[in-house]
Amino acid sequence: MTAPLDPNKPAAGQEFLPDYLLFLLATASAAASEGFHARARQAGLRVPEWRVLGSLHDQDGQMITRLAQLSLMEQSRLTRVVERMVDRGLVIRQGDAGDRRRVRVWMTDEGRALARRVVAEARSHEAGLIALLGEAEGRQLKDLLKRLHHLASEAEGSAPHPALGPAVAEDA
Amino acid sequence: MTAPLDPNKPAAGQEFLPDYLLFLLATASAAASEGFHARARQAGLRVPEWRVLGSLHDQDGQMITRLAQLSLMEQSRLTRVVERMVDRGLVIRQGDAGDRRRVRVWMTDEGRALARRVVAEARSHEAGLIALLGEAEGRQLKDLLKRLHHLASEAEGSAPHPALGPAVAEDA
DNA sequence: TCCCGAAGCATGAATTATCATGGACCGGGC
DNA sequence: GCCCGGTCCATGATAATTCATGCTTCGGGA
Repeated sequence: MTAPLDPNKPAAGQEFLPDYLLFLLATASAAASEGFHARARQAGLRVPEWRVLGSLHDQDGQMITRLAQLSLMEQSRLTRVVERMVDRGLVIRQGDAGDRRRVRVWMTDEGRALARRVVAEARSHEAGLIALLGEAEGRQLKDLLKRLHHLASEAEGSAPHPALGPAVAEDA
Repeated sequence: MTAPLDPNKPAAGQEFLPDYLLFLLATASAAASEGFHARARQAGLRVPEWRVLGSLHDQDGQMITRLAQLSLMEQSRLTRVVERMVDRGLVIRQGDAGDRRRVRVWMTDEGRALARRVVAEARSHEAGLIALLGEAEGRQLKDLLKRLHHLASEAEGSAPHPALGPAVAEDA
């Protein structure tokens, strides 16, 4: 049962999107994240806030700029996200003693507790996805994504994502 | 040369982000896309507009709702993006004769020319990435992303992305 | 034929994000 | 010690985005 010829479609095999890497990355990311983001919202966290907490979970007390890179958003946006999180009592801001231009963000006890809870959910959600995909394929996919990230970043000349690039001494 | 123990970091191996699938997907997607999105902007297209043109390139005359899915944005946003593209003379809107609730979006000659140009750039940019990654790895990555997308979508109960899911008869 | 639920879009109001800019501060050269 | 360029963060104005809702149209059942 062949579909009738559609003059508005390019010749078969000439379709672009269904095998376009950037499209596949974006859609896979969206589809895979959707379920977890819903869970995060139920925990009272919007995506940007979750990302901040996730970053602070790995390393507390980071400066605004770095936190913005880690959380995949711009500095000015992060400033405002942090502001809301301060109001909610999830984090506090504290000037860096050694360099007073810097502002460091620390989790409160409540923030830390929430972070732990949601990170646990994230791990379990991830485990579910990888179970579907297969253990070996999951590993493979992650490694390919890391490689792609590195290759693309250095091709651009832009620095690799701080959580993925080579360790950088933040202080002297 | 081991870094000094940092009390604000979780125990080694307990770090979360650097091996978290959703994070890797988001960062790889961002890093890989960055370069091309810059090119698209030089061609006068913002990301949402590029996505619309890319979708129409594969199939012209789509309805608003489907175009929104294809272009990874919400319907109300797409309506406004299309509006701007109409003003710029890239597309036209046209009510569907058979079902007057529907509005179909068609490229103008100018839009089609631009689409072809930018799709060609996208292909070339993709080729560059895959050259870095390796032909076989590129293929592998794409296949894994497709599988992940499908598995995640059906796990959520949400429909797979229309460009990736099984063909659907749009009209009777 | 008349309803009724649902699909398809558009739109207003409120929230958010972006971009450029400015103020504070640091470190090195002189 | 004093500049100067650069880093770090905040903020104001503008533009984009979302969310809920309303209007129109469709299709099927009573």
